[in-house]
Amino acid sequence: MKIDTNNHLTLGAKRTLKAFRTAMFESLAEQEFDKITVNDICQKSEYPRATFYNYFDDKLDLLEYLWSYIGHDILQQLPNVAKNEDGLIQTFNLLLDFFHEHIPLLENIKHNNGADSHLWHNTAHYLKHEANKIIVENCLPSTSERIPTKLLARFYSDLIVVMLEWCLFEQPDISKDQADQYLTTLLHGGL
Amino acid sequence: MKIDTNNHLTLGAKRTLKAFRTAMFESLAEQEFDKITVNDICQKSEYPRATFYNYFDDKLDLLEYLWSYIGHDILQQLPNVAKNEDGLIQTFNLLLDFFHEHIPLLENIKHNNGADSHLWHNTAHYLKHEANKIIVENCLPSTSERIPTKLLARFYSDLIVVMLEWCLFEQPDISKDQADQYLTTLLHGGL
DNA sequence: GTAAAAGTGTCTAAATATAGGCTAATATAC
DNA sequence: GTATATTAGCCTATATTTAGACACTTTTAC
Repeated sequence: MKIDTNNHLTLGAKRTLKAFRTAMFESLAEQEFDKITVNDICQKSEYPRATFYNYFDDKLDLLEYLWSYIGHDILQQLPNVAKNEDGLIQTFNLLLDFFHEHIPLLENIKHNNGADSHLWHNTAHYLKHEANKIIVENCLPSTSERIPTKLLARFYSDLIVVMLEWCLFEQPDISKDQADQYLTTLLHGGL
Repeated sequence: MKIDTNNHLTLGAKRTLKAFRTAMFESLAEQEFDKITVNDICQKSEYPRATFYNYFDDKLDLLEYLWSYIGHDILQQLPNVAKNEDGLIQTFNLLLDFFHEHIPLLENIKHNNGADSHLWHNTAHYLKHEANKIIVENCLPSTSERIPTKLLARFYSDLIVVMLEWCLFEQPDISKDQADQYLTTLLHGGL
């Protein structure tokens, strides 16, 4: 990423980023990541290559930005009242819903080695990172004597991704209630 | 219109024009033209006002560009083989189909005085102009001893708009065949 | 009727996008 | 294998967009 999206962005920069995001997202539902070229992205987004390279180092850079953006965007929907265990379950549900709302994307990931693919590792990594931020902000006790809260947050965000992989790739016909129950059980030590 | 769309347009200019066209087109299906503001268009298209005024004098200017563009775009679909009377009927059908594919727009026009509204006059004027160009290029004998071909083209494009108004506003439940038959009859002097 | 709010159209320096050319690296074809 | 085409990054002068301010008009509210 050649710019800092935390700085103020002009309307034009926002439009440009949106166009590239959308183009990559749509492409991911159509063909595997390795087959997608920068030219494809530029054609779809109607921007010249020079503009692409004004913002991104390469298509992987765009992909990572996309997942960060999507993760942030999804988890922003988390209601402020969601605290502790409830917050974790809702975070997990938001992510699971997202993939169920984008079946072509999910099918494409599955079609390319699923949970073992580079694409999924990348996806999971950035979603986990965003989930971690949300958990730190919303779902943790401010202090704990038994364990560092940062470690707890890592444990939680990892757990969410484990459950996500399970529900998407291993047991795709699982019900929401069953999934939430598994998650709750694991949160309590898996007994 | 502050630029000449016949000149070469950069990718960026094409994107900008497309965004403003789309914003106006969508707005026309949502509210009456008089209520649409330049600010609305800019918000929808995600462009600042300054950019709007780089291209257009005002919202009417954009509206006129929109209809010219749409007219041209629709009538481009006319197959090359469409000549003479056949070409006229197909031109008419393309325009009629367009409105039937955009019911919310049509309803909005009807809701605001229909064929008597400024909006429709404007629409009809620019569509007629594009139809006229198509007719001159495709549907006329190259010369005629009985009448100037330009006059004939005017007569034809007027007739198409008359039929369009009839089918959209006066007899909206008319069948396509019946409409085409009326048009043919009028072409032969209305006997 | 008058005050506040919203809209219009213009302007400018700074930010950003653009065409297209360049080299090098990879595919694809035969 | 070698030729051909496609892609990746990078670069630069030029063109376009941008924020925000300005003066003015119109709409809305009460």
